[in-house]
Parts: sequence; structure tokens; C-alpha cells
Amino acid sequence: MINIKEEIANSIAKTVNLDEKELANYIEIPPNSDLGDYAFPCFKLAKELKKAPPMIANEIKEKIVIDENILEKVEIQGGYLNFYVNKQMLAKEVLTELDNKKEKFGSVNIGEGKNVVIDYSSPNIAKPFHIGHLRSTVIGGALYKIYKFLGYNSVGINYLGDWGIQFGKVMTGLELWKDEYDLSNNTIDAVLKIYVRFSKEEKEKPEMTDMARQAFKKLEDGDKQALETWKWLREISLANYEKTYKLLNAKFDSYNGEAYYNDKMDKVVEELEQKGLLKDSQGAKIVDLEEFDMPPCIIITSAGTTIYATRDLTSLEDRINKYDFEKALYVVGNEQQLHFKQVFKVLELMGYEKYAKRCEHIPFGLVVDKDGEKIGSRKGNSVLLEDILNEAIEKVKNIINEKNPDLPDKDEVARKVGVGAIIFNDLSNSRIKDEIFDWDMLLNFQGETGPYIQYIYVRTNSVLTKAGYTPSIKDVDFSKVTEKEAFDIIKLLYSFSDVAIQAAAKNEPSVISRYLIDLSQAFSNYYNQYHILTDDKAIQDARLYLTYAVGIVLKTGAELLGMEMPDRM
RNA sequence: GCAUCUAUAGCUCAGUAGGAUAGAGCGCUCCCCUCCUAAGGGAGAGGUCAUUGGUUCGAUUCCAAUUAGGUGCACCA
Repeated sequence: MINIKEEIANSIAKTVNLDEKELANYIEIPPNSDLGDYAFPCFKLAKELKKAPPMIANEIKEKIVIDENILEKVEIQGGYLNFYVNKQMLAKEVLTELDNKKEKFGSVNIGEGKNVVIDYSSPNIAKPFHIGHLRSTVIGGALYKIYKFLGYNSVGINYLGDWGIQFGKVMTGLELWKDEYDLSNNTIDAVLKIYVRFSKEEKEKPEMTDMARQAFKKLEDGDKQALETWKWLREISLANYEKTYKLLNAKFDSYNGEAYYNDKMDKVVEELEQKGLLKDSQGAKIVDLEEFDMPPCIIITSAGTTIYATRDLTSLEDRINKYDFEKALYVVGNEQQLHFKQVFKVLELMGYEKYAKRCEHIPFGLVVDKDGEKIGSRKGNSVLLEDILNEAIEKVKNIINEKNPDLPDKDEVARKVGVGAIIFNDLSNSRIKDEIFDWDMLLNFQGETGPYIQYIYVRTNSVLTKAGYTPSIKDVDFSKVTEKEAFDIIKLLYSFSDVAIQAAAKNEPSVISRYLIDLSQAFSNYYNQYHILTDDKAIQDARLYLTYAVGIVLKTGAELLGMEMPDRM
């Protein structure tokens, strides 16, 4: 597609003796479309050219040659040069491109041949899969899809916490209270209850922790029966997660968890030793990071066991060898930033500077209720992610029954809307901020919510259906969709690629969510201002095609976030 | 104490690598069901961009300090 900024920068470059790439960076979008579609602030050149900004603007305007097929006019406004885009040209460019690429509209291949390894979700097996895991799963999943959209080869890794003392706890609990729980039915539920009960009781009886440690030691030593139980626990947990992952539309390329690295850690420890990085301290083996103003990174505990830093380093080395990654992203909570800073620094000290620079921790805030309290911290009610998703679906079903009881496929619509609402709520603000989980807000059909985006999409759909319209770019007279409201849409569609690129650059899915809100609002504006269905066939066809275009981009964008669009609701 | 994140309308948040009059949504006030879903539309009120300095032609944006809140700081992940 045409690059208008480049065109403008080119034209300006010919009048002043400056680099066009630099000029292109200066170009901005005016706050208000009366002031044009693109603006060049001449203040930036004042110093270099040693002239007053309005004078520069005047000189450029006099000398500049613009291609009238692309730019309608140039105007001076204070120190700004305002450029007005040829509306028909842009409508044609955008809609033709959309016709060519359809669902792929906006995708690019800037990432071709590059691997992006994304570590996300990563629940601890045998522990509850709760609301706290939502964010990592959803943010990571969105980044996975966004990078793919940009041509990267995304590798999604669910780094399962499938090794550790929690197994000792569950196994001990199983032995102690076997008869109190019904394991034949709803097994996973019983296991979770045992884990929760054990964690509670061990606070008062420290000897239970020792029992758990010994049970885990048995597992580490390769006890046959313990290993059997571990396998069984891992299996039923995974099967349980799959249900949630299916609801959330989350997919992974690898489920290699901590257990997978169990026998590979010795090598890394040895490597650290050889490179002279390990130091004895208080009975533990550490990498001293004092000169980098960080606490030491523990590699081997005083009990002689490995720790998560050891496992992260091991898996990192493995990922370097396997994927030779361009980026390695860790979608993990805010509270672990020091840990990752340490691990990446140790990796650098080991001689992998190149890869250490490519590692990035993608932190995010907590999920809190509307009073600002962490969900599940005090109120002990259900915080299992699966339950929350099902609750959302149930709530949407109730709304549908109330408002639109004759709707076909109610169950499917309820699923798409309910889950979509939760996903969108999670991704609609900057990830670093705490996410407020408030049923009334996130399920609202008005406002900046998932259901609103879906509702607008359904509107585009229903208009097309009503008109019995088969989209065909050949019938479109582009001069019929250049009203202000339509042109706002065209400009938004035009920027879709840039939005995706920016989302990846900042590793921030909310860039996409905000865009979807803007696009929905722009369409809603247009829809309310003009009758899409009119007697004039040329106008109607053009408007219908634009409607069709909006629908496609809304759907593509929503899918990048992991949402599904219902056909009606 | 040190590190780090956050602070914009009553509430929840956007704010495009410093730029033109700081934008949405919710809530609130008023108006509108003879148009395509009232799960709607229109209009309006609502701001010292936490404070103070600095850099600059220009700061909500960058820097420093201060204040308030969150999180993390040795064998849990």
C-alpha cells in the first residue's frame, strides 16, 4: 500500500536539504481533521535552518511539488504545514488492498525468518489454575498471534511448573486423607482441595512440611510409585487445563516444563563453575551481582537443591540452541522483575550478551476487584479460572434470555461473548496497571468492552445480510465513501498495520484493543449519520463495501486478541 | 532503607518516539422509540494532567527532587 508519510517526506526533502527519513519521523497527525490528515511541524527545522518556523513553512510551501493524485492541498497554519490527503485515492488504496488480502489485511512480513519465543501461562501443576493465571495466558496468547501476524515465527511455550515441592504436599495429603475425598469422581477437584488444605495446615504443623519435602525427595530420587503418582497428577492437571485453554483459545507449541530440564541443570551449573561465576555464600552457591546493584542470584540452595533461577537459565540455554531466537519474552507478573533482571544478567555474564539483550520480561499488574483488593486474597470464594469463565458465559446467557430470547445458537453466542468480554477486559488497558475485575463493567454492552466490539461487528454483519450483499470491489465507486465520517474509517483501516507493528514493538496488546474501540466508534458514528441502505445503488454499494471492510478488520483485530466474533447476538 | 512500577474528569482509563483547543467509556443532567436491534441516538456539565524546580521556541509527555500508593529485595515459584 502507499506510504503517505514517505511521499510527504520525499516532497519536503526536495525543498530543503535534509534527510527524508528524518523528515518522515517528524510528520504527525493533527488533533483534528480540519487541520489536515498529516502535519509537518516546521519548528523542528528552525534551529538547523536558523529561520523562524512560519518562514520555513512559507518557503517549503512555495517550493514544494505535490502529486495531486495523492495530496489535495497543503496549507500553512502557524508553524505547521498541513497536508490534506486525496480522499478518493486513499479509499481506493485501502479498499482494494483489503479486497486482495481479506483477513490478511494489515499483516506484513517484517518478521520473516525470525523466531520469537514467548513463555506464557505457565501454571504450577497440582496447584489451582486460578484467576492470576488469566493475564499471562491472555497477554501471552495475544502477543503470540500479533507476532505471527507480522510474519514472525512465534513459539509459544507453556513452561509448566511440573516439578517441585507442591507434589510432595499433594502426595502426602493423598496418603493422610485418602478416605476423606472421593477421587474416582471429579478427581482434579479433590486434588486441589487436598493441596489447599495441606498448605493451610502446614502453617501450624511444620512437621508436615518436612513430610512433603521427604515425599518430594522420594520423587527426585526416582521412586517408582512416586513417579507414577507424579505422572498421574500431571496428566489429570493438564487435561483440566486444556478445558480452560480451549475456552480461551490458547495454544502452545511446547509444554516443556521444569521437569523436562531436570537432568539438564547439572551442565549449566558446571558451566557457571567453569566460567568462575559461582561463589559459596552461607552454604549456598550464588552468582554475585553486587557490582550491578542487585542481590545475588542463588543457583544451588544450602540444601543442595536447584532453584527457579537455575531452571530458568537452563531453559534459556535450551531455547537459544533450539530456536536461536530474535526475542525471548517472559509474560510473568510484575513481582518477578528482579528475578528476571538477575537471570538475564547472569546469562550475559556467561557470555551470551547477544541473547541476553534479546530477552525481555513482560510484566503485568494484578487482577483486583473494584475495591482494589487482590482477587482471592481474602474472600475465599471460587477463583478458579474455569469457574470464572463459566460464570461469565452463564451471565451472558441470562442477558440473552432476557433481551433476545429467540436468538438461535444461544450457547455458542454466550460462550463467545462471555469469554470475549473477559479477554477484552484483560487487554483493554496497559498491562502494567492492575486489572479491575467487575462483572458489571466488563459485561456491559455499551462502552469500551468486548461485547461492544462484538455488537458493532454483528451490526456490520446484519446490514450486509439484510441487503443480501455480496461484496465486490468492482462495483465500488470510491468517490461515494469520502464523507468525513467514512474517511475517518478509511484512515483507521489504513493504519491497521502500523497499529499491529506498534503493539509488537511495545509488547502491548492494548494498542490493538484501543484501536478496535476507535474503529467501532468511527463506524457507529458513520452508521448513525448516514443511511447505509439507500435508493442510490452506487452509494449503497460503496457504503456496504466499507461496512464489509470494517467487519473484516474488526474480526481480524479481535482474533489477534484471542476473541471470537459471534455472527449475531 | 534500596530497587522498581503507578499518579490525567466523580469512577475506569487513552493520549501517536516534546507541538496546535488534553480525549474516550461509565456515571450524572436534558432531549429523542415513523430508519437499518432502546443491547439505541442527540445535546450538556465535569480538568491547576500529584507537587516543585530544570532542559526547550514550546512539557501531560524528557530530567531531578518531593508526596502518595502498589510490588520486590537469599535459598518459594
